[in-house]
Order: sequence, then C-alpha cells, then structure tokens
Amino acid sequence: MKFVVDGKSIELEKGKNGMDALLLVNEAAKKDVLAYKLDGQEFDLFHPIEKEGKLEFINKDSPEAFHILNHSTSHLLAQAVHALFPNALFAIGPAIEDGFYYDIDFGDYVLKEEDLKKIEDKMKEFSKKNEYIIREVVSKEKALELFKDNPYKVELINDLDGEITIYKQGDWFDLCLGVHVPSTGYIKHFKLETLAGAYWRGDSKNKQLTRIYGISCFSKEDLESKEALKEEAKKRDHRKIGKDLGLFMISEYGPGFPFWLPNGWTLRRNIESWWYDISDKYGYKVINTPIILSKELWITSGHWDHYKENMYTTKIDGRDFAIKPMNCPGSILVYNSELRSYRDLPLRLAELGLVHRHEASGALNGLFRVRCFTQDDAHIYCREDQLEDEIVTLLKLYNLTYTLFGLDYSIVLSTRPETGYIGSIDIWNKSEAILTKACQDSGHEFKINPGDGAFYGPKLDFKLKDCMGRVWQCGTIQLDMNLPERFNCTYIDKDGTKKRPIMLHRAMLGSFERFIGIITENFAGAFPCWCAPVQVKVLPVNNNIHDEFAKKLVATLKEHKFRVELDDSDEKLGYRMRNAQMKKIPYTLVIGDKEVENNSVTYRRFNDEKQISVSIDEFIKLLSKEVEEKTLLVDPKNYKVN
RNA sequence: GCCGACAUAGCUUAGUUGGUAGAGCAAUUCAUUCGUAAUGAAUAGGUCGUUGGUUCGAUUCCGACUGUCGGCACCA
Repeated sequence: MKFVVDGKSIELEKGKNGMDALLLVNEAAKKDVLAYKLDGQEFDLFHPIEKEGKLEFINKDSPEAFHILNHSTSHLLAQAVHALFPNALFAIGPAIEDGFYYDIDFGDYVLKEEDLKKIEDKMKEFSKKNEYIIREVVSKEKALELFKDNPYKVELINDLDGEITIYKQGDWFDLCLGVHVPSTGYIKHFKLETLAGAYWRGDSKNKQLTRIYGISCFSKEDLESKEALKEEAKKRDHRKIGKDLGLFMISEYGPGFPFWLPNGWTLRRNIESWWYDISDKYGYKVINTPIILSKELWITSGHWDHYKENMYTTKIDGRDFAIKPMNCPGSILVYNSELRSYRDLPLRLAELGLVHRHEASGALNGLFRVRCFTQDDAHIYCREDQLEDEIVTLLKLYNLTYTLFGLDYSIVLSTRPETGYIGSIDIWNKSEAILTKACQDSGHEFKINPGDGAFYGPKLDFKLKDCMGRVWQCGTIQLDMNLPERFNCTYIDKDGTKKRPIMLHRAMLGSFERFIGIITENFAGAFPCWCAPVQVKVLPVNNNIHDEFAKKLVATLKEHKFRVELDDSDEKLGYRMRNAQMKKIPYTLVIGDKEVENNSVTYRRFNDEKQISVSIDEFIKLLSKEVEEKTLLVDPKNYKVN
C-alpha cells in the first residue's frame, strides 16, 4: 500500500488485517498515534484499508484526538454500567464539545450520584485490562439479532442502511460508527461529572433517559486544567457576582421576574444612556409603546396563533388584551400612524421595549432566561435600494458595540427555507446577496446556515464569544416580509404609487437582562469605569483628621458627575481597601496627611497594586478621559478571579 | 413542562442509628484612629422553605407543594 506522509510517498506491506501496516507506520512516525486520516476521512488505527491516498496521523495533540478519546470513554462507561447494572438499556453515547455523555434507560432504578463513583471505579478496572477496541462489520440482520433486547438500538439499526459496524472491547460490544482509540488502556484520565435527564431522540414526547456526563483527557494535567476552567466559570457566575455586588435579585414571589438593585440599576442606566447616545448618532428615532395591547393586534400580527401559550393575557372592560411578547406590532402602529413618503425612509424606530413571555419554569436561569425583559429593539423601514447601506451601517454598529464590551463574535446568515416561505424569490435572493456581501466585506468570521431562515425572511445572528470561550447568541438582524404585509404598511413612492417598505428587526444586546448577565461573567464583575456602578471609593487614613478633606473631595468628584462613595468606617485601612477591591471598584483613593498637605490624591486602580499620587485636577482629568474613552477596566481574557 | 438533586441566621455553611441547632463573614455596641486585601471584645440574629403524615417526640423518616440548581424539551 502506498501512503503520502509529510509530502513523501511511502510504501508499506499490508499485514493480516491492515492494522499491522499502520502499527508499522506508527512505529515509523514515532508518534503517539490513535487513529489516522486518509484523504481527510478518519479511521481507527485497526481499520483495514485498501486504497492509497494522503495519510495523516491523529496523535494525541491533534484537534480530533480529544473527540475520539471522549467517544471511546463513553463506550468504557457503557461497559462499566453494563457490568454493574446488567438490565440497563443503552441508547446513544456520543462525544460532545467538552466531553461525552451516554443516555441510558435504567428501568425502574433511579441512578444516584454515589453510583457514579462505583461506575468510575469499574471503568478504571476495564481501562487497566487494556483490551483492544475492535471494529467489526456486520449485516443488518446480524445487528438486529445482536441487539434484539434493546429497543433503542433496534430503532437506530432500522434507520441505518448499508454497512453496520459494532465495536468490541472484551465481551462488551456496542453499535457505533467509530472512530475509537486502539485500546481501553488509552483511557486513563476521566471523570463522571453529572447526572441529567434527556429525552430519547431529543423529543419531549418520548421517554426520558438518564444521561451521564463525563470528560476524558490524555493527561492528568489536561483534566485538571479543564476542571479548573469550570471552577473559574463558577466563580464568574453572574448569579453569584450579582449577589456579591448587589446587582439584582429574584424573589420567590416572582420566579423569572428580576429585581434590579441599586448597583445593577446604575450599571444598566449607564448602558442605556450609552444606547440612547448611539441611537441618536446612528439616526434612530426612539419611541416607547404600551406593554398591554388588545388581542386583535396579536391576531393580526400572527403572534397569537403561534405563541398564545407563552403570552400573558388580561381582560379590560370585557375585552381581551395581551402583554406584549414583542415590540414589532407596536412599532408598526407608529409607522402606520402617518402617511409615509419615500423621502421619510429609511425610518429607524428604536425602543427599549419591555416584553413578557411565559417561559417554562424549568427554563428559567438567573438573568439569562427570564419572563420579563427589555430588548434594545429597533425596526428599520426602508426601500429596497436602501437595504445595502442599512446593513453595512448595522454591521459597523454591531462591531462597535461588541468591541466596547470586550466580546468577540461571529456572524451566521440563515437563508431561505426550502418550503413554507413567503415573499418573492427575487427579494429573497437579492437580500441574501446583500447580507452575504456585507458580512464578507466586514471581514468578520462568517458562516451560512442554508435554509435556516424564518419563513418571513433571512436573518443574521451574532454569536458572542466571552473570555471563557462560551458562545452566546445575542444580536440579530432579521428581514421581515411578513408583518408589513399583514399590517399593510406602505409609503408613497416618487411616482405617486403606494409601495411596501422592507422591514428590518434588529437587536444588538438582545435583552438588557441577558446581556448584563453575559458581561457580568465576561468581566467577572470588574465593569469598565464608564458603566461601573461605583467608580471611586475614598478612604481617609484617619477619619478624625482626614475626613473633612475626604468629604470635600467626594463632593468635588460628585460635581463632576462621578459615582463616588466615602468609606470612613471605624476600620483599618487594609480592611477598607480589601472591601473596595472585592467590590471591584475601579479607583480607590487613599487620603492621608500627604494628600491633605499637597491637595492631592493617591489612587490605586482595581487589580493593580501600584499607588500613584496626582493632584485632584489631574485625577479628574484622568477619570474623565477613561470614562470618555470607555476603556476596559481589566482585560477579561487575562483577568483571574480570586 | 420533564428527569434528578438541593432548601439550616442577611451571606457561606456544620449538624447520621429521630431528643427543637453550632461556626465564619456581615450587622449592632464598645474599645481602637490605623498608609493599601481581614484590629480586638461583647451583643443580637433561626417556627431548620411551606404543608400534611409516621412517632411519646421530626431540622433529621415519608408524601405533597413552592423555589433554586444540573440537564432535556422550548426560546417569536
């Protein structure tokens, strides 16, 4: 057999079943090879091959290796569970982005957390045996016979056509496509993490199985660093930081309805104030529409048909009303309230719209998923010839916004679904072309999801990546050919005829609740000076001697609209400094004899031990500049939470 | 909504064959007035989520409810 390795062609003698040849290659390459790729396709090390091609090794350092190892670990888990619970029925056990899981039907037995330890120990036993993981091709009939006692596997097999493969290790075997590590001895450093419920085939009509999540690494260090990353994420949890910093709370009297506390509301007001500024600058007209509107409006918009189960309703004077779950119909009523000329377009109506949606109780999650939230919504009504400019400007605006909060992002374009769409193909094609070009020109990471658009138009989604590498979907830009039709929106064109405007929905932050949750975790609560709830803490060294000066300083800073607090409590300086640092306040000023004498301040910036003395005027200048330039307080990527 | 776990002081939490609870931080008072991440002492603070049941007796065992957490489903 001939392979190309590192650009060189090598010839190998084929062994009994192909594996010897590859083990030879392995030997020759002197690498820790788990599997290989031939012309880009992955194969097990023991998978016999007959053809020539470009051969690449998958060794432990390659990006595919983690996936393969975790997949094999899920098999090891199944082997162990089978040994301990012979009646358990196995469904599916794939590798996922950060580990693996296996969905198992334990019958009437309720698996306990303690059982995980037992299973782990059993897995270690099997790992020590270091059994080969052997791939075998069987006929569909043979497969159905082998798995006849497992209805899940039978269902899977019945959906399969062509080659059916099973993988054997010792006397355990499982239905699987592969690829796997050569033997169970490769699986050494793993942990079973959590138990969860999951519906068979992801359908809530089906039975719920027990899902065991785990993670597997090639070295102890890797496993530990992955665990550490999770610990780090826990420390940044916005629910914890929200409590520590007094940002928000959720009462049991209002599940999913957050309360904003003074610090959180200040933070939000600052972001809102920035949002109003940027909206003015980018030519938006800001409006506000009622949160309760009659049911007929929601019938016209189509929301009633689709989402009535998730809408809160009420009766007023015997007439049915609903609390708005979206702002678009309100915006459209504003658009339709006047006769519009082509000269009026583009009309950009923005709104901080408070919406309510009845989310399932199990979906609620801190500020990330709530039942009442404020969207930074806008609806742009424009002519077809204006669409491109609008999109290009929007992309600029989005870029500026996400950069401001230290968030990386990528763009996903979802295009026309195959069926069930409305509007002319012509407009779909044109707008998709405009969206594609604008995204490509923006130079940002950009992907297309063909057929994933809504029935009423194509959309761009913005996937934000925080410093922990987690991805959040916040911003969207959606073209809508549906609502302008339903509400009969028109404008009078140059030629005096009525035309239908194109409607764009857009939200950058998505919702303030969710977005503040995300940036709380991204910054770990160390918000940039411009939006930080408290910007400056003033600490007099001796509150008998320096208090007067400190109070005057606080008053001066307040005159300059800074958010300042004085801490003249009866505590040592070190203690008060500690508190200020723990509250992640950008600047802590220490006022002692030196400062009083020189009419100066000595400041310490958050997360920095340097002490710098400057005159009060210089400090004001410095702070103003930082607020003006909206500098990040910490680089989220490098900031380690205590 | 579904599967599972959890619920003890403002916060973090200890509390096993069932006999009504301890601690640290925070708070209050007193002393201390201190130069950059925790000064000391004292005091107060708990229907052990709610509610039924078992029991002579329940924070502890069982059930229901509410809420939270980890997932699943859902997310216009």
